Amino acid sequence: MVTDLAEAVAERERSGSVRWVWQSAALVYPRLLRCGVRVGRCHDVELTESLLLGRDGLSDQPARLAAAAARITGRPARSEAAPLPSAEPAGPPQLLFDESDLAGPADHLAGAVLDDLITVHASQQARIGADRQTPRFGVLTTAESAGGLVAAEMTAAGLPWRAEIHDELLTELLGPRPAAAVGPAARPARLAELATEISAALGAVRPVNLDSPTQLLRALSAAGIRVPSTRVSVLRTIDHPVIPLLLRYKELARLYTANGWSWLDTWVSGGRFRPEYIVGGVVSGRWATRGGGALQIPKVLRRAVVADPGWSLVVADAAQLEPRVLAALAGDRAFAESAASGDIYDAVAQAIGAERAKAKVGLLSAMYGGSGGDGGHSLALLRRRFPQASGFVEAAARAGEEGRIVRSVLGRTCPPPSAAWLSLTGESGDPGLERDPDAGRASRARGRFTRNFVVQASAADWALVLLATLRTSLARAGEPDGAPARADVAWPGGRPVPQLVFFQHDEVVVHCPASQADEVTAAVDAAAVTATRLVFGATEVSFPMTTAVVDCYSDAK
DNA sequence: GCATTGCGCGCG
DNA sequence: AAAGCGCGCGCAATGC
Repeated sequence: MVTDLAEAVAERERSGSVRWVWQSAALVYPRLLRCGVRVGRCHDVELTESLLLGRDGLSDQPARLAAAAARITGRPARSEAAPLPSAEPAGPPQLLFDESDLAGPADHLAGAVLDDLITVHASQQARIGADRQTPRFGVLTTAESAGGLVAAEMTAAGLPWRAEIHDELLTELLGPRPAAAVGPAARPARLAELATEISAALGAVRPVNLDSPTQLLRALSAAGIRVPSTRVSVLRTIDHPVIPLLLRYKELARLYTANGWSWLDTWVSGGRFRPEYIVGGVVSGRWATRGGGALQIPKVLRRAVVADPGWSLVVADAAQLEPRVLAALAGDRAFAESAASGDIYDAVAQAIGAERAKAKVGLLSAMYGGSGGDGGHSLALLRRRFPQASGFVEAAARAGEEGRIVRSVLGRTCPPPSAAWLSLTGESGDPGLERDPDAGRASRARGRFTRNFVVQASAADWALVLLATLRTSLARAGEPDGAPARADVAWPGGRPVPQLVFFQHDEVVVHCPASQADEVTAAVDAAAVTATRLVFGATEVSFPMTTAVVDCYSDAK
């Protein structure tokens, strides 16, 4: 038993290699980070349980520690109604332990949690390796646990965000910030002007509420513009003087409502934007975020993301990740050759004798299940030229249509069909035999989902392993060569650590002392090579990173 | 009055 | 012939 958890953890970290086994990083780690303590490695029981349940077709079961323990012991689940001591400032180490701590004394609650941890951890270790169909599953659980650490660390670090630049941008585009929080004066001047012009151009007698699709549709119709919806892609096809105004209004209104001043007030403080990341929040293993729509930050706002003085942003994204993943997955020699280096769309275009743009659309159609429109012809060419790669996604689509499950390369598993889906499709297992058109639609929709899942989820596997690898190498980054040291980003030794501050599916942003930018860039490239080996083993396919070292996020690419 | 659903759009 | 994948969030409309 210790009295200062954070100090005890820090001491243990200093003493050498340790892997903490804990209920979840989301529960435990933010508190440690607030105390300035980072850990190197962990086994995240709840993230792991979630992966195992999905793999074993039990994703309807809860992944919480107590529930997992109850499944193993057959005893009723310990109540977790009372919030675990994560809310306390610094309680005893009941939420985490490593093997050498097991003999120590513990109080009643700590003992119960500890028992559950021991039980579930042992079970998970056994289960991880027990399924021959998912041989790399251990890589996935390790990376997912590391992802939990990265997520908490990124929230703690925050994305550097200059509120005054954001404010200037809004003022420039929308006019001054409206004084009133509500009422007619609430709308910024530029939006009000546009609304007036639009109503006039439509010849409307009364002002139209442009934020109401129903009203707008009616007003358009009255002006002789008949469209199935008011979405931008539809309006763009219409030739009418009101359309450019309407498109501009939509663009600015979106900025105002989604990322305007109230967003700024709510989500940015102390020069940082701190979203909460949800590891594995998407079925494909992609992350989600809670609050602030962090994964949908509009590109114009990247101007407000600026490195601290003397620091840089290293912005790195995996070029053309998904088609490369397909190439590595499918074992198609010809396709892998096209993805071996350079621009994959160029190479594919050359291989099938089409323009690059057509080849790209065709390839995306193959992965998304679309007809391709213009890419339809390319799609046919792709099938002929790359039969194995096409066959791979087609097989995934067929599995989905027939109600079967598919998995990512590391074994992340898609959800089974819902009861509603099963009853609708009648479990016939043959989409060709459907009578009910809804059944056919549902079947094909699931086919598109599983077709995309194998690629998107495997890409998420790769990105997660990259992130985990990069995190470890950044923690070991060399001396900063006189860069301004900051206590809040130093390991206990006092050396500044480059910080991961953003992760968006196939892109990472590292905030580091400018002198370390080259080192970080090299670490990113090395992490991509390592991720490729860990996820795909030996493959001809390359996964190049496009990296920019910038002061401002908007200067990247 | 509060919760849910649908539309629309930002990101990948 | 028609359909393309995955999200989060804000607003308006609808349901209770």
